[in-house]
Amino acid sequence: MAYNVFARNCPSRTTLEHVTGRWGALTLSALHHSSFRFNELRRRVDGVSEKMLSQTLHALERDGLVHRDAQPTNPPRVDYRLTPLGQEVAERLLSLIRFVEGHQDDVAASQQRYDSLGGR
Amino acid sequence: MAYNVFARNCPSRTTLEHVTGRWGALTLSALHHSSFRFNELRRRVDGVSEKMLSQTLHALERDGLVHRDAQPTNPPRVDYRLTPLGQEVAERLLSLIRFVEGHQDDVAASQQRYDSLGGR
DNA sequence: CGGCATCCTATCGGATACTG
DNA sequence: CAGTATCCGATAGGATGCCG
Repeated sequence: MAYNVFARNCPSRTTLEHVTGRWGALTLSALHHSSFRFNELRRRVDGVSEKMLSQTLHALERDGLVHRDAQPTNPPRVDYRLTPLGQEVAERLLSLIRFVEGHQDDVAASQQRYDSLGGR
Repeated sequence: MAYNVFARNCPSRTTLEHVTGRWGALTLSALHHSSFRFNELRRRVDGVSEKMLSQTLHALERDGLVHRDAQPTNPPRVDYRLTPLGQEVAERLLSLIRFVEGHQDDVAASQQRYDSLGGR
C-alpha cells in the first residue's frame, strides 16, 4: 500500500537500493553480458574504486543476484556472474537505463528550458 | 561502450540517479497512478522529509519527468503529475520495483544462507 | 498549504597502504 | 590477482524555524 519499498529504520540498505544504486546498476549492467573477474569488472565499471566494487559485489552476492566463483589456485582466480534472478533484474534495469539514456536529449532540452526560465 | 551511464566528475547528479534514487523512485511510483498535491505526496511517499521531497520534485521537474501545476489561489494549490516521458520512465521503473519486491522472499533466503555461512 | 534556509549528523565513497 | 583496512572529505538527508 505504501509506496515505500525500502525499509526505513533499517540500517542496512535494501535490495532495491543495491540494484538501483550507482555502482549496483553499473555492475549488474556489466555482468549482464558475461562473467568477469574482479579487475576486469573494475575496468568495465568505469570510475568504480576497488572499495566500492568489493562492497557492491558483496551486497549483490548476499542478495542472491550475483554468484562468486572462487578457484583456490595461485594466483587466485575469482569470477563473478549473474544468478538467474540477477539476470531478470538486470534485464528490467537495462530497460530503464536504455530508455533514460535514449531520451537524454529530451531531458537536456527540458533542463535548458527550466534553467533559462530562472528555475532557481 | 563504457557501462558508466552516469557522469563522473560531474557535481550535479544525472537523470538516471534522480530516477533510481530512493526518493525519486518512490515519487515517480506514487505519481504513476494520479497527480498529487505536495502534502498528499508527502503522505504517500512514506518517510520522505519535506526537504527531500521538494528537492526531488525540482530535479524531476527540471529533467522533464514531472509537471508542476501551480494555481495562484489562496491558499496556494500545487499539483504534480508525470509528463508523458515521466510516465514511460515510471512504467519501466515499476517493472523493476515490482519484480524485486515480488522476489523479496528469495532474496531474504539468500541473505540468510549467506550470513549463516559466515559471509563477511 | 507549499514551500525555502539553516544546521547538524550519518553515510558515501575516493586515496592510500597493506596482505595472501 | 583479489581483495581488506584506515583515513578523510563530500554529500545525503533529518530537524527545526520561518514565510507568503
